[in-house]
Amino acid sequence: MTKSGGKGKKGEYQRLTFRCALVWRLTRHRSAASLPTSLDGRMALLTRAKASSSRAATLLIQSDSDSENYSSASSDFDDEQGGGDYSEEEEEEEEEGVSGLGASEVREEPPKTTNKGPPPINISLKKVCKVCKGTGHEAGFRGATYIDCPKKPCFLCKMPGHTTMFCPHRVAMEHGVVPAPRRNTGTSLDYVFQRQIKPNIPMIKPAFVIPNQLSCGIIRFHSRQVTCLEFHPTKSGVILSGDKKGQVGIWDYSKLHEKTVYKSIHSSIVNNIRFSSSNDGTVYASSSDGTVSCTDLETGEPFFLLNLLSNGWNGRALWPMLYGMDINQEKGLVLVADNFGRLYFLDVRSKTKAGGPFLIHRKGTKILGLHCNPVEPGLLLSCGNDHFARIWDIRHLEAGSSLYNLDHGCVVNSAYFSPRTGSKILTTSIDNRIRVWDSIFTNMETPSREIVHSHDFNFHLTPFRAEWDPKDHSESLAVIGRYISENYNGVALHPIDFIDTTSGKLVAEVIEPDITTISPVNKLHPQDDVLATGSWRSLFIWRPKEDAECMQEQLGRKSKEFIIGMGDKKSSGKDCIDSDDDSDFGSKGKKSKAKKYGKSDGCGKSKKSKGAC
DNA sequence: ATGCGATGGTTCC
DNA sequence: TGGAACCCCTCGCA
Repeated sequence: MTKSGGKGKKGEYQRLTFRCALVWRLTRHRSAASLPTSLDGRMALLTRAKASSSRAATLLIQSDSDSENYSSASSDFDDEQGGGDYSEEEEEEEEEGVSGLGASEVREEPPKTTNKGPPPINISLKKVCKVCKGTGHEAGFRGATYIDCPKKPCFLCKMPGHTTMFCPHRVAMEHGVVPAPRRNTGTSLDYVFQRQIKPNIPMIKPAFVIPNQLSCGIIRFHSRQVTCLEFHPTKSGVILSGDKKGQVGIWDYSKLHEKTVYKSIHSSIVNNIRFSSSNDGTVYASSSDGTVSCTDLETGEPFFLLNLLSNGWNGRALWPMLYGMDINQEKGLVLVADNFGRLYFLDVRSKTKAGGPFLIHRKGTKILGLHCNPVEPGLLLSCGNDHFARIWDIRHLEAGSSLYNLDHGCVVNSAYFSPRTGSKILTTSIDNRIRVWDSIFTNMETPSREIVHSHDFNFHLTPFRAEWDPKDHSESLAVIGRYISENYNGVALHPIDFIDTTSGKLVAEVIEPDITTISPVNKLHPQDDVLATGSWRSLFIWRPKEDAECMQEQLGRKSKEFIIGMGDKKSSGKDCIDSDDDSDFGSKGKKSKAKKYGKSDGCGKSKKSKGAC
């Protein structure tokens, strides 16, 4: 029952709590040789019901085999561990068995009487699965391992017949890829691709460089979840971050303690941050408050290029929010899209609206991502809630004039052209699939590959986005956080996955025993071997092991350093500096949870996970 | 220790 | 088409 409290409705929770309490009391009662003298109200009621006349309220208690484990050696989760073969019949049998065993001891038949008394109170002691509400099994964490509800489709690949634990696509080396039927179209576009584009892609794939060593972090920098990250284009070591509350943070991780938070630029979710190559002293941001800001990094003074709420608030249904944004450097345009399927052009120089709105997605649906092609500035890629990623020629924008419509059958969180040739496309959708199109010059009807990867939508989390590694010349490496947890020596951790999109192979899973939160926001530095991660309200910087060790020597610091920003929480006023002490860091996070996991799993403690046990 | 809240997409009516 | 109910691995604060 470790996780039962968080989600259910209040009434349901109380019911469950009540059941637990009763099970516990009954357990105590049975383990004792005789009836305790101090029974609580409910047990007293039961006793009264046993002995009493017809007037008393009747208590019906149904038990379950599982709650009998104090009297038999049965194991709670053996059935569920077996995967999807858990049938109705088995469950019924189990229940019958239970009533045979348990009812004689705890079930009270209603007294046979003709008097009309109060209606019987029926209390069930059966296990109730919080996922399917069925009885006889439970879903949830057992230690650091999550046990699925056997009656639901696989949480990972969404197919029925097995649980996540036995999913053939379970993220692991050599698993997780579903190659789409390969087409050999042989069109003239294929010829153009082979001739003009492919020579730019090296045939020999270089070894991937994975920044897998946690270098430094800033704990609780933001007051709400981090939603986006962007490296400063010229100042190495500076990263900007946006959060759900509208704050924009600037952090110089090379100096560790230099950080600034601008709190008054936006009043709602910062969805995208971008730099213009013409002026690296200002930064553009799109927000759910309906504005696009251009902010001076030194002063924090914003100028609003677009304000869709300038006419005031007209209710939630008409609230325009700006999501996808990108900058077309060549044309000097900021492209931004809203939650009604419309695209706007903003001129960087004149700082005014230069075009739009153009309806480019289904009316009334959110456009979540925009990306300009790095090679062909006229090409635009958009994606959104209407289940499509679409490719456009921005010179001919009309509804229905898209060059390609890539159907995903579900919400598409992000879509990116490949960073060097712009000829590949990588999309992330909420059906736990990463899709790759190898060439925009060939048949685009079906993706070249679908990679099954856990990144479910959860409204508490920033949507996951798979992003290309901008330094990978072969345009095959992508990074994305993982939603589903894995049991690492007794601690449930959510890795950051590096995936080779040409094979679907998991190249690396980056973890740190102290970071138990999910990391949906990840950004790879365009030049340096640095990975930045936004995990809940904190930021982390990862480097390859050698780099981290080198820095350690040069700066005389320990391998991991953290500072603590407190968001907008009331604090002592000064930031607490917490360098060189990861155990203390652990205590800020979910140390207690890690401890619990470690205990229940026997804790095969790793050399790193001292905080875990 | 534990309840609670923030809150988006989908499905059902 | 619109509104309401529902929802599986959150997270941290009160």
